[in-house]
Order: sequence, then C-alpha cells, then structure tokens
Amino acid sequence: MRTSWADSEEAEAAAVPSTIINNGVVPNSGAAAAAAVSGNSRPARSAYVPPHLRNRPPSSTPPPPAVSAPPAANTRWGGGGGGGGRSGGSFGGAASNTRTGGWDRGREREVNPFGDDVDVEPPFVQQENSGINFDAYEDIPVDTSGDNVPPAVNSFSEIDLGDALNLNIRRCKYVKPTPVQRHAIPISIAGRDLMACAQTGSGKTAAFCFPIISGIMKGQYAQRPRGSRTAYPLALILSPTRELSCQIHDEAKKFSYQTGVRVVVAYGGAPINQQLRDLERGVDILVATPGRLVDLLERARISLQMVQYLALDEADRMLDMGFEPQIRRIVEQMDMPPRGVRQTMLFSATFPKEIQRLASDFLANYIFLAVGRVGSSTDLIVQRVEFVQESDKRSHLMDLLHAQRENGTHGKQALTLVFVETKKGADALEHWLCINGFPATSIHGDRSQQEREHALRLFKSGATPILVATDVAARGLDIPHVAHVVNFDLPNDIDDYVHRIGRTGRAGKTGLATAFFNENNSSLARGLAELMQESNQEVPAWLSRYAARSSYGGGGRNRRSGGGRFGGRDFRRDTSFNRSGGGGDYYGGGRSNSGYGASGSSYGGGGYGAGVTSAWD
DNA sequence: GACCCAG
Repeated sequence: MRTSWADSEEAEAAAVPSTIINNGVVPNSGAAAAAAVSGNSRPARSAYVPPHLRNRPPSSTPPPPAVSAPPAANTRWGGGGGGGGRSGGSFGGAASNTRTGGWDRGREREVNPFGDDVDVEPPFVQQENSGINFDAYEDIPVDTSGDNVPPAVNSFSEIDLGDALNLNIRRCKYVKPTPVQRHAIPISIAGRDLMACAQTGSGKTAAFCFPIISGIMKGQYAQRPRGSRTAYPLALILSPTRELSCQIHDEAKKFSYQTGVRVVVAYGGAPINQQLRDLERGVDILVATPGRLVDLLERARISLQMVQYLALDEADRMLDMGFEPQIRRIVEQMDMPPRGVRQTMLFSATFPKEIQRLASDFLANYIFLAVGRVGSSTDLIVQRVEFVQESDKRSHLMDLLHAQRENGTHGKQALTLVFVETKKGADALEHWLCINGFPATSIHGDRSQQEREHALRLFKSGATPILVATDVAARGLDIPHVAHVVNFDLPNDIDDYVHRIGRTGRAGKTGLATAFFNENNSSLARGLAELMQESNQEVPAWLSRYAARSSYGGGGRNRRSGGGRFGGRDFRRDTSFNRSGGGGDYYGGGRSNSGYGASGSSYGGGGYGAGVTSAWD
C-alpha cells in the first residue's frame, strides 16, 4: 500500500532489469501521434474482449524472451490490454502474442497487493467496502440529469469490465457496487462525460478507476511513440494533495493488478528521478498533483496527446481559485485532446454552482450525477459546536482530550484529527500537545514530504493518535478509526467544513465532530447552522442568533457558498445560471430527460441535506 | 490562509 518514494525506490530496485520491449520504432512525430489520437479518440467500450483476454488464467503464461533494449517510453507493460494494438507494426506478432496478462510478474515483480498469492505482502489496510452497510444504501436518493443517461446496474457482473479487473474486484471483496458505482460506471463505460457528486467512503475512487482500467484493457490503442524519453499516458487523474494522489495510486494499482495496465504517480516533494524512471518504464494511467505534472510537461517528459480519460478528484477544489489556472493550463493549453474527444469525469461531494459552471468548460454533453444518502446514516456523525474564545481554545481542547482518555475513546482505535487554520498554528499546537502529555504529530505544507508521510503513518497506525492538520488533510484521505474531528479553527468555507468532518464516521462507524466557534467565525454561522439543521443536529441558540445576524448583512457570502450550497443539484437546471444566453452550451444541445423535477423535491431544496455530514466525501 | 513544480 505504500507509495512513498522511499518505498518505490525498493520496487524499482527489484524491477530491473527491464523487460520492456522496444520495437525499434523511431520516435514518433507529434502529428502522427495526434492522428492516432483523433482516429481513435473514443475507443469503443463494447462488450468485445480481445482473444488474449478471454478465459485467461491469472498468471500462467511464461515470460516472453528477454529483449535487451533501453527502456522505452509507453510500452505496455504486462500486456493484458492490447497495448500492442496494431500488431501490423514493427512490434511484430510474436511480441504481441506473448504479452498476455501477468506474464512478467516474475520479471517486473508486480507486487501482489492482495497477499493471496505467492508474493507475501501485507494486505490492504482498508477494504473499504467490506465495512459498508449496504442496507443503508438501498433507498439512497440518486439524481441524474443530462441527455440519455445510461441506466444504473445492480451488480458488477452486469458490466463487462474484463476478467482481470473482475478478479481484482473480487479480491477487494467488493461484493456489489455502491450507489455511486452503480450509476457512474455505466455512464463512464458508455463514454460519457460526467460530473458526479459522490463519496469516497462508498467507492468513489473505484467508480472512476474501473471504467478507465477496463477501457484501457479493451482499447485498441495506436502504438504510442517510443524511443523518446517522453511518456504518453492514456489516462490522467488529478488530485489536489500529494497524499491523496498517493492514495488514489494505491487503489488504482490494486485494481490494475495483472491487467497489464500500468499506473504511475507523480507529485511534488519527492525526488523527481524516481518518478522519471517510473514514467520511462511506461505509463497508462498517470495519477498526479498539478504542480509536478506541469513540471514534467515543461521538461517534455510527459505528453498528454494520447490522453483518452481525464478524471479530476475533488474537482471543485481543483477548480477553485488556487488551482484553476494550473488546471486550465494542463487541460486546455498543453497537448491534451479537447473535450468531446477525450472523456472527462469530475468527482466531488461539494460542487458549488459557480464551480460547476467553470467545470462545464472541460466537459462535453455531460451527465450530472448526485448521490445522496439515507437520512438514518446522518446520525453516524454527531456535530457539536462550542463557543470558545481564541485564548481558551487550548485549554478547551485539553478538556476534550482528557475526557476522551477517561472514556477510553483514545488510542489506536480512536484517533483524533485536529484541524487548524495555519501551518504555524499546526506546529505550535502539536508542540503544545506533546509537552502536555498528548502524543501528537502534524501534517501541513511546510513540512517535508517525508515528514508528511511519516506523520500520516504514525497517525494511521495509532502510534500517535492525535494529528494536527491544515486543510491539506481535509479532503479525500481515508483514515480508518478517526473517532473525533476537532475544528480547533473553523474554516471560512462551509464546504471545507463538510470535507473535514467527513474524515470521521466512515464506513458505518460513528464519529464525533466538535467545532470551536467564536466571533471570528461569524461569517460561517449561517452555513453551519443550516448544515446542522439539515443533518438533524442540535443547533445552539446562540449559533442561530449569529446566523440570523449574518444572514442579511451578506457577511458570510463568498464565491463558493453563494447560490446553492452543496452541489447536490445540476446548475444547468438553475435558470439563474443560464441567463447569460449561453445556457444551451452547458447541455451540449439538449435538456435533461431524467425526470429530475419529480425527485428533486426529496433533496430538500437543492442541498445534500443529511448527506453532507458523514462518510460522504 | 490553505493547497499546488523545482531549488
């Protein structure tokens, strides 16, 4: 499960000598590659299974003859997916015939992430679905809008994802798809663009990984340029933090085991040389943070011209002020195929309408999908708000921690995650907790990547059961056993609050979220009070008064919270967002036919309602 | 203010 660069160093050492096949093709010109892209821009994701994938045992085929050649970029690794594509090329029939799935396990040492084979490797710490209460999902509210929405499926077997992927799904102990998977996977398999409000705890990562992996396995892709040091991924998955990219990479690798689909992660703070070597050995799916990706693009070590699939995790964050220019540059100003040619999938739990509108620049005739959650699960997280002056916060936190210690809700199985506003504040609080007898560590952007990963490991293992964090840890991270999230400093944005408290109460477990509120947070009062009310939480009278005060002053409005909060609703259906005359563009030529209106009322006026309070992410 | 290349 580890993807830190320190660990991949090991994998690298084990993986040489390279078995990558070099067919000797002269580095391709951009034009040729572009032609290849446009000629195969939407690979058919039909039920067709290439012969070499039919009835294929997991790892029975012997390795091909070793080919001595310098590592070539983008050679399909392990074969499984028809990477050879056109066997008419100089690749040669022999080579492609030998590239059946898993042939090179002994040579490339593809680590078995499941620990059920010869390779002994610790099993994944999280088999998230196994802890999910599926009964609670049965009547979950789901909304879709857009043209010709493909119907949802009820089982993985209804979709032909391919044998190797299906085997991995079974190994993950995923018995049946979660609601977001039931809806998002058919949409993606159909080749449609997607904006999905979904939840990590219910398998969001799988929801975009399965179609990508399956599509690459089945796709008949033109030979990617070789011989140069430029890598040509077929899929790009972007996320806002390094740790989240690592987590997605771990998941994607698990799903890709013995499929022949190669997953590489690239993020900042780690030595770039290792990542360059990984890329040289071939990449189908690239998981990256924006900064390092831009760096690699500028070095011409990556080209996006073969990208067929683009997925943005935490998409609203990626398109928020801080990231949007970089994302726009990557998606629009590099060599990535344009929208409508590539397939684009955006995932997040919170999707403010302003961000939805921005996002529509990257999408073509997309489907909007919102997965709510049953009201009963709301109670999994108890939200408390306490009025605490700045000067009293530390002693108040100490009281909470002492109480937890007495309750026994402290330690390996009851982790406490404390969010603060600033990096300095994180350091200070960590130090203060330590000298007061509470072992704590911290994660924030001023720590080295090694320190960040180390802190996360200490916390996850329970060795240090308190983690002080900035918003770097607010989104997406799946940390089991977080029993308590403390908003020592509340965020300025209610969406950030939603993501923060979503670190607890995951996978059917209960959670507690405590917030320290004072005058400095008055701009959040209204959103907080509304959210708590929707979540059937007790709203303190004083908070309601704050909320009432800020409601007419316009005080708490910011760009992300104005006009409909949690994005549980397609902005294209909001007429106020279509007034500029460009509304038709958002639809790409058609109106919703999903009957949204009929079920929309159950959403309680456009929010996630109860859904925002828990594992939904 | 936080997060996102490199050094």
